[in-house]
Amino acid sequence: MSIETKIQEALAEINRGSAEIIDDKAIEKLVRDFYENGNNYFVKAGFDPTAPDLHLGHTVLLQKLATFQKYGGIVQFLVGDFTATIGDPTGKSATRKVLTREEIEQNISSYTTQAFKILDKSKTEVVYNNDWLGKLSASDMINLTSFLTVARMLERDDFSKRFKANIPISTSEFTYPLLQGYDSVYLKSDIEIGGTDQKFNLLMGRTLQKSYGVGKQQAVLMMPILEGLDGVNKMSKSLNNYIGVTDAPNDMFGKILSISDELMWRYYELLSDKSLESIKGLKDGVADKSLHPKKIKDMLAMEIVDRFHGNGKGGEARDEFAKIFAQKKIPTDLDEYQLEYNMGIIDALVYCKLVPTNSQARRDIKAGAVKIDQEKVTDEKMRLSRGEFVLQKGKKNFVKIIVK
RNA sequence: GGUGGGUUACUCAAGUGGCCAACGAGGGCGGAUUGUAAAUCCGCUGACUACGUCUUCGAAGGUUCGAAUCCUUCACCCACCA
Repeated sequence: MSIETKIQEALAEINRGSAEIIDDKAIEKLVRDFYENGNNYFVKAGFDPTAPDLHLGHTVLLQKLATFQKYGGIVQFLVGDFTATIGDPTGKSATRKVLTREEIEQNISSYTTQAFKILDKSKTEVVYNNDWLGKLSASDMINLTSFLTVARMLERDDFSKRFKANIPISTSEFTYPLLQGYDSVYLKSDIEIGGTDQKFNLLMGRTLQKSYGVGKQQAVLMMPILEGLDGVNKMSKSLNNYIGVTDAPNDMFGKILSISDELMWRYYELLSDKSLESIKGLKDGVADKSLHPKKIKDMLAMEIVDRFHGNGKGGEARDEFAKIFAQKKIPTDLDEYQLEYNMGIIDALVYCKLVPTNSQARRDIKAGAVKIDQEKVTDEKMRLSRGEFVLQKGKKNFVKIIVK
């Protein structure tokens, strides 16, 4: 294969799934330089160490970084610890808790362990922006702010919308894009990638690199925001519509299967390793009814479970799933709880964490959602007899109880 | 700093002295149906020692037999003016 073909292939892979690329010529140049002269380049991406758990939304970005690593990119895995220690003032989350140094350390280590399931560790530099931002003096800060006008700041969609809608904008929020841009100055990044919602901040890196005379301006690649399980909001932990990379295989499988058919294609595009052509083939198959959508969703779920839990785990999860839902059997691995003989059913439900409160337990019993060994419980005053049972709430929640 | 408006449950949003644990919508949970999809239909959605009791309507006091509703102070937010 000629170098030219390789370069074109690399560029196609880099481009895949991206929402927008600014200065694709620059990217081409970097990749070309890698293939022709073996020179590497820096790809920066920022991560917020406040939430220690990665979900699939984060992996969209990580996968893109991994792609760059294949084609000569050295990843600058930027940990935004400076921001985390002073707290993010964004709009309504103004009271967000400020993390201690230890908490941040802990989050970061759990974060990077997860990230290295996707990233090549040997081509990744983990950097902390507190190392340089923490040293900026007041005059450095003022110098930094002098490069941008308020009018420019208000160009940011988020800001202008809030400004028009009379939603408060704290002055300190203006400094965030500046600091993020300054990171690119300090790191001399060649490319920065982020979500589309980050566009303004990503571009700030270009602007400031020019202002500070870095000698280059980073290219910017934006990935679309992955929708969560509801298909509407972005995937996030706080909305509880996420699939965590550490979710158990069965949970992961189940969650993916519960997404809508429409969203499934989105996930294929952004998360699957399948080529674009084969995805198109699947789509056509569903359109002409030669393929059942459920089947396609199974495949996606298996692929993702395999990625995070190891080959073969996806298939196991599928079989387990079929057992539970198609054949209405009980799952194999259940949490076990030891209970006292004669305990009331309501207490048992709360104790096993199937419901948060007694009131909720009563409601669920009334609604016919509670079952013991597949047998519907109708009397909320019922007491447990001795033995081993499977206690169930709704379709998805099972525990094993051992009554002594 | 001045003037005016606002703060109700997960969110939006009714309620201006008793009929208020608080209308409605969204969300969530559960049931039927299904492919744990979509769509549709139905029920539930403060807590508890549960035909009763307790705690909620920004916070603290007060008036009243009785307050989310009236009064006082405080906090926060918004608009206009400076």
